[in-house]
Amino acid sequence: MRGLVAEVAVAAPLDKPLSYLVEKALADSLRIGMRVKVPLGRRTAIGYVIAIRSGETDRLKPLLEVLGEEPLFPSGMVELLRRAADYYQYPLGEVIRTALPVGLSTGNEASVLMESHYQPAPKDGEPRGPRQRTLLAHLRRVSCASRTDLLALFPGCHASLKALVGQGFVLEEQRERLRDPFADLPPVADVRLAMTEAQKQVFAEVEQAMHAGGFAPMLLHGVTGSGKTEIYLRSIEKVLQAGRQALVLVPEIALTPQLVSRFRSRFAGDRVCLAVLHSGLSAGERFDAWRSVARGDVDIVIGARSAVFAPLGRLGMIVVDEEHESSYKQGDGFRYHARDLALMRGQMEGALVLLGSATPALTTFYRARQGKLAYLSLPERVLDRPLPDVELIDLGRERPEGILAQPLKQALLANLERGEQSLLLLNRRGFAPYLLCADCGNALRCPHCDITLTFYLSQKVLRCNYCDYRQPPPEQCPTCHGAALLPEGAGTERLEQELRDLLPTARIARMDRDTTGRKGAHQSLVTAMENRSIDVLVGTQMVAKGLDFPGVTLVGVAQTDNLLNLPDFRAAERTFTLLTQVAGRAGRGERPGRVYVQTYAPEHFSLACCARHDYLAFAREELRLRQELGYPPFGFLAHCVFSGTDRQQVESMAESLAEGLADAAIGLGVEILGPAPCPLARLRGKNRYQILLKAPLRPPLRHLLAHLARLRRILPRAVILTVDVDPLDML
DNA sequence: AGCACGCCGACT
DNA sequence: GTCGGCGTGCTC
Repeated sequence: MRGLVAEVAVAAPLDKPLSYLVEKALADSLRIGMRVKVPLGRRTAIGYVIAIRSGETDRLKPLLEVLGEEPLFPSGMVELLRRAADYYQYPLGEVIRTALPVGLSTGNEASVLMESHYQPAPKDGEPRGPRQRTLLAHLRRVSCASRTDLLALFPGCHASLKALVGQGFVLEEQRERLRDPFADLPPVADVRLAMTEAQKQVFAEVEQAMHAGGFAPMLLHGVTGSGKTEIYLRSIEKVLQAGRQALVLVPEIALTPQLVSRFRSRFAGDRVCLAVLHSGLSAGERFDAWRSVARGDVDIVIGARSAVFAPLGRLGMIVVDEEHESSYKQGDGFRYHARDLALMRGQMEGALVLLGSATPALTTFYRARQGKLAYLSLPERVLDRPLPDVELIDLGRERPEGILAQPLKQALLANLERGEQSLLLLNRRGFAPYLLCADCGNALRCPHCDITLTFYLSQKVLRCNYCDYRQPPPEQCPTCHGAALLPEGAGTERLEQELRDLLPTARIARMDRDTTGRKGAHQSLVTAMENRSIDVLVGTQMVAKGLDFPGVTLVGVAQTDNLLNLPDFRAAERTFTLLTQVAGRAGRGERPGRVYVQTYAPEHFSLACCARHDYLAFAREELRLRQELGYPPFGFLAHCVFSGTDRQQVESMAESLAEGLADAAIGLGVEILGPAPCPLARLRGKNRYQILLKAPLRPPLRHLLAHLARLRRILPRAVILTVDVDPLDML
């Protein structure tokens, strides 16, 4: 028998899509991109329709149910999803499940929350009550407000509000409530600054590529404060004029409120609908936003990593802002890199792909140098603002008593006196990274992981930064029962304390995961910095990311060596990037900035190059080292981690698979390194072994990974293997 | 991933 | 004699 057949990628670790019979009743409504329920063995599973064809149906089971009325992604995206699954050696059904908004897996349409909104009615006169008058005056001023907002502004205003509605002064309307942390942001006035010569030139190249049409990958390498955002905005205008759509990827949307505001103020109007996809949305809201994109109601999508799969049907341009950011790489499950998929997608849809960064990933820079990406450069800041002076402080020579050395202390004092703002980076949370026994020298360690426990003074607790294990600080050393347990090393809490001693009159705030946990806490710190109600902001990496505080003229980096000395081939690159980014926070306003970097390795090239603002010199040296070792971009890596409770079992399974790989690798030119214990050999109670595959070319590596997928079947359930293609770190 | 089938140790 | 351990294999 022949009939209609649907190819379904089932959300299960299957290596192939399965075929199902489409019965008459479903034939009309079924389209590619829909979610369906299918029988699988003796249970049912969720899957995604990736093709519909006619063919032999004899041995096929029928598709059970079509979920939802409309496709979740356009059929044009199937190819992208397929290639992504192939590239990362991950089951297609799982890839699609990851690509779609969360909360879909179990089933139902999202619930829509309704909320009352109030508008002043076209009725003259004034109500009697004074509270009603105030309320009405407010509503006339803002023209519309939600019940929640009104209650926040005028506590206990229910009665007055009801009265106003009853008298016909105010109209009440039920609307869908779309909770959106950015809706409340003070709208940034859309200042359309004249472009600098360099900006004009770059923009002209973008326009030219746009006219030429087709896939055009470009790297926009622009120093911090050089006006990359303006290039994005103008390019997107052009794309929209040409009747196509734009996708903007940002590293972490919660950390880039300023960029979102600028897009809002330029585009969000009646003409252009802009959707923001981010983790702050509830499952339902995210689904709603997704659905309106899928229906074609939206022309610009801004979102984090997963937005690379946004179901836009007429994509003309993808912007990847801060393309070097590691948050573009998904850390578990389907470990894709959104920037790389953006390039893949741009190629398939004939779109422009603009990768922007002040510190491009070395792999990206190398591609540009090879001519695979157009290289656009903005070497200077806008408005003739200079890049800050960067001074390296040699800690080996200065030997500070606390965390801060004399030159940085003096600079902080002087900056406070001038009434200018300072930013301090210390890449460690808590008070101290170790609690050390003064007698036996042992540090307290996590019982589940291979690391020391971080001491948090504010909460009087020892905590594992990996598995979140907590315990109160013990009275005595668990090893030798000595009584002197001393906090060793520096974290942001300790730095904050030292600053309060140094600058007793200053308004000091701390920004790290511990102070920004609550919703809106990050934003209120940003606002406080913008209002200049903070003099010194201390924080972890977070303070280096994408923020624009014109009042900051001094940036200090408390230590660099912990980052530089990580056992990772990217340590130098990460150090250079972080320091350059944080240095870029200084002097963005009218007053020039200065930067002090404390280090034990002032001669290290990544620091020396950062101090000279010399990305090219850094890249040259780092590329030379990478080439020697065959690391990216001169080789391609896949990182395989075996983990399980029984250390011996994990080790022996890793060994068997390594042997199997070695047999298959004969003549392929793929190096198999290991198995060896992971640098973090124990994590969350699991023992971990790794194998690193390294190849000068991609195809043999992919071939070997396909073989690994087959070998995987010999693993017992107790040993879990995760494969990371193009790993960013290998801890 | 589930969920079966299947072949070896301690229990009523 | 069975209940159940988790190794192995399949799912249109």
